[in-house]
Amino acid sequence: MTMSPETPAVAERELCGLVNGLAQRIAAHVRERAVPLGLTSAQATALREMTGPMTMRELADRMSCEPSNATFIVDKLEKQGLIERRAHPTDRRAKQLVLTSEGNTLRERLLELLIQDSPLAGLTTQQQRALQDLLEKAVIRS
Amino acid sequence: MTMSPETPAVAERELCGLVNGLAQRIAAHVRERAVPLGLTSAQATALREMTGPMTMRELADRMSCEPSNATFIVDKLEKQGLIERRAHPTDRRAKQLVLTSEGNTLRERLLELLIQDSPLAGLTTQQQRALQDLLEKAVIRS
DNA sequence: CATCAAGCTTGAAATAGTCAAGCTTGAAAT
DNA sequence: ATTTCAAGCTTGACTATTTCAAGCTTGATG
Repeated sequence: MTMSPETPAVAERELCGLVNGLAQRIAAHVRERAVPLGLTSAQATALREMTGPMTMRELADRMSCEPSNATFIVDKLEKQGLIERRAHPTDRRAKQLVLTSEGNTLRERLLELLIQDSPLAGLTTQQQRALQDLLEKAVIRS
Repeated sequence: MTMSPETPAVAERELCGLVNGLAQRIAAHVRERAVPLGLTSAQATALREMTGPMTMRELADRMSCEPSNATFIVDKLEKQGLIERRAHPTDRRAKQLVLTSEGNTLRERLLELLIQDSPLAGLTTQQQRALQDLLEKAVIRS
């Protein structure tokens, strides 16, 4: 690799491929752990992101999906008794999502499973921090 | 939670969310540029990864998807005259995928479009290199 | 040969995603 | 006050994507 100035297009392609690849691995990993718990991959992601009460919009943003998609997913979680839609305390348009106690319990179990053999486990804590830093920069500025 | 040294579970969740978020942005970005060219997001990804002749399996690996999925996508690209399935020179089981000249032309156009306003453009070249490095480490070891 | 694994395809089914349209409510301007 | 516009959520129709199991051909191995 003496001079190979790597055209931007090549770099772009490779980076996209890598990000995509890692995301796929994570999704597969989530899926593997989720299915035994009776969850689809998307449901598990939603559960993972439910760090506390939030609106549909907020959840959709965290999942990087459309609100209509969030509706679809929350519907299922609600049918399973894992989540509740309550009236939002200050905004009557909005719903406030809250995990039921079963939902919370399942979430805890899920999080434990997710840590095990995570695709990110190959990185040291420091590297993970660096990665997080870079990703935040990339995501924020786009 | 006085000193909260960030439990691994929290770090894991945040990193996953970030990777996923960036991947979604990339997919959306690819999609935006692809549709005007008459391609779906998956087709565009396939085209992006077709850096040269390769087998179905190889393409599937690059796209981080199942071979059956690759079949589905290549079918469409083939119908559009962008790609060809040839006999593999040494392995009669395998197909060798080759872009047609139209495919190549379209790929060039696509790559140009993809660079513009890429979600990764917020990072400096150095940062991109660092990110690539970390991602490779993560992907390889998982 | 015989067996087993790899490469690819198929078809069925489930999942996930987009998009446009509609309802309710909030906010802001007039 | 009233109007107007935007935000939050849902719905429905449609499309794309993915999984899975099963099957065929061929390669590699004993």
